[in-house]
Amino acid sequence: MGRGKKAITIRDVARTAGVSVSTVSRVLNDKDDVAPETYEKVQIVIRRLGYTSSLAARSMRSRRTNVIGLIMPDVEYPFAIEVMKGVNHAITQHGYEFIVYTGGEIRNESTAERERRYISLLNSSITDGIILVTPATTHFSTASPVVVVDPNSQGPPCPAVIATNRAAALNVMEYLIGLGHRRIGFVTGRLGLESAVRRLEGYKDGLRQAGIAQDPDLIQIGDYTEEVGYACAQRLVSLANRPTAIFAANDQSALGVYRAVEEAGLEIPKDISVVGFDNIPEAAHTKPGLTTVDQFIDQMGRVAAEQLIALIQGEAQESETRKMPTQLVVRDSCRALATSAFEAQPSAAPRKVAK
Amino acid sequence: MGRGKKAITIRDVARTAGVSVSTVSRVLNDKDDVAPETYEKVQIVIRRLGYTSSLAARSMRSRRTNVIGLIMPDVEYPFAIEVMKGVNHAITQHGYEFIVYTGGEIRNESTAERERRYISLLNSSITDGIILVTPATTHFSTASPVVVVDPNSQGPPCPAVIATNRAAALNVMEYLIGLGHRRIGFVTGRLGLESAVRRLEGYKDGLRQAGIAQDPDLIQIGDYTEEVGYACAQRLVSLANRPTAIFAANDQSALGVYRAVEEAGLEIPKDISVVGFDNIPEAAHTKPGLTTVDQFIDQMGRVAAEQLIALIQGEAQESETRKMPTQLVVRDSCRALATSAFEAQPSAAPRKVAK
DNA sequence: CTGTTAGCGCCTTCAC
DNA sequence: GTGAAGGCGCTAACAG
Repeated sequence: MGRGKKAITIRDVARTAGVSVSTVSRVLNDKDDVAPETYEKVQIVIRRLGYTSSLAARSMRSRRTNVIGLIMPDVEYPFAIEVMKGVNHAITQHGYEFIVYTGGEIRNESTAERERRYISLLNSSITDGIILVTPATTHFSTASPVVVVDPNSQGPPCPAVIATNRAAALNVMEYLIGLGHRRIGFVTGRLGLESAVRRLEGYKDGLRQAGIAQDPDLIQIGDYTEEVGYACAQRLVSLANRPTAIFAANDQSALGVYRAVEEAGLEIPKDISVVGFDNIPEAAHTKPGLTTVDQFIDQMGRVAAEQLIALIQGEAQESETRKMPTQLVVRDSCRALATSAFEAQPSAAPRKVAK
Repeated sequence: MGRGKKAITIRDVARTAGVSVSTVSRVLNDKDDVAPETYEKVQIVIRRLGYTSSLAARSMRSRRTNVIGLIMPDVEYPFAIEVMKGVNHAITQHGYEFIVYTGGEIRNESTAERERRYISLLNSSITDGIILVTPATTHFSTASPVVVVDPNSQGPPCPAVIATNRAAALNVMEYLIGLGHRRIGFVTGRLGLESAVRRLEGYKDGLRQAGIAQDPDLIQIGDYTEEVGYACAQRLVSLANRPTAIFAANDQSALGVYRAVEEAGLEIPKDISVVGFDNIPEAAHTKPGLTTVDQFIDQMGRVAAEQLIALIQGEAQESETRKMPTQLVVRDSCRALATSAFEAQPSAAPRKVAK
């Protein structure tokens, strides 16, 4: 109910309470010098009228809104959704509100431009600071703090949260090589992102460490989407000398790999082992369960939010980058090759996770 | 880069371009009467300075922001995420922007209150209208249009989008009964919501239609969460006269049912058949695949967004409720009971869906 | 065509 | 302790 009423303003409250606008403002902001009885009276009117001060007007006057903005590349992107969950939890605990801004498809040509638009739209307007997830833009200008989750590789030097991608990818390679695999395909991520670059480095590190020559055919350029992961895997699978394992730079790509492998009439893990990266919720529900790297995405969101809040409150150093730990989650998508099934296990013993 | 600069205002642009503030404003809003060369000149300065008008100030003056708000109960709620995706698509196609607002946990005691706060916070401030998903509040006051997705059963008479829940639930019952099940457990949804009430009605309709007596033990009060669905299923499973099938009011509850059944050492569908409702993405990935009702959630979001936009533009009637179609999606979580495996199939022939 | 003048709703001096 | 006045960044009348 209650449609059609025009919004009530601070003036309505003042008039009804029989005081001046500034007195109401003082009550709203819990200023000290208001007579207790006046305070009460105004509070009652506020409640009765259901008044809420306008975010627009408020943020225009005082540089504090207690709202932080989250800019996501795409709602279809599970990684971003997980970050959002983490941010949400942290934010509510700190008494902040939280606004999500998201554009259309991730591969839209103007993504970078839209991001910049959003940044200046939210910033210096409505939010006290911004969290940017997997940005496409490499430069932006803003007056309030920004924290980036999974930054661009040539990104601006602003605080960032990122996983220990290279080490984690190396760990995956050690695991696969320990299982006896030597022809290992790799589906890269969006190479503009630092995470994608680092994971590729980890892949190469793994080969080098094991003395395996790189084969360019085995590296397919993906972009973290299921669709392109699917196309990459199709190419890998139809190779004359087919790989025995495929390492996908993220779980969505791995889902694409699953689809391609299935369509090729092959079976996971019997014919091809698959490893992903991210440990998104779906990874636990695939058949077979996807072995992947947990990078605790929601924790990344939480850390980003906390760092942003510290920045807003002037308690934090500038361009600090937080490295987040990772963990190999072994499910059922990999198998040991017969020839070397009993070789040494990887050094960082992975935990077998049930669910 | 570019931190620390204070936000540039329309005045900076005006000064730099050597024109008045209002001229810049005219350029910004594409007013007709601006000299082409002036327009160019101003545009160049705008771009060079990287200026974006302040949402706060803009929305304070002109009652149009081209931003619509989405209020979700909880980011952990897959239904809401799906709605968000649909809204997002519709919104960007219509040239609107889109802001998500979400509070903490759904069962927090003050959810209704927070919703109301958000409504008046967003409304008459920053957005031209609001989409409210599965509201906890039953009354609110706002000056701008609101569309509700999956409304409260005692909700205010505002435009709503809701599935044909009762008929869909009846259809599920016909399906299960057609498979020979007669003891069918039901895990309800959040009974404050109309959808939950209607699905329960459909369940009872199905029993009545088949001449099966209601057994109160078989109806467990859930709330659309996995956790409570789990608890409900535990009770159903440990019943002396255990049901042969469980119909969960949504997929999340069904996931809880899966867990409880598994923990009880039983197997789906051999020992117990399970049906869900919603067809969230996870439903396709469970083992075994969950038979459920697709209610095309993203379409609901799309429809809600389009109706809201029509409302904002004054082209729509007031309290219209849109009924959305549903479809039974048969996967692998139900089996026919031996005694009546060859009975008649349900009237509305369900489509067997592969993925 | 463009500049000037009012405010939008609110907060912050500065008087009283 | 409280009210009046000014201005945040912007748009919408009016003048010219």
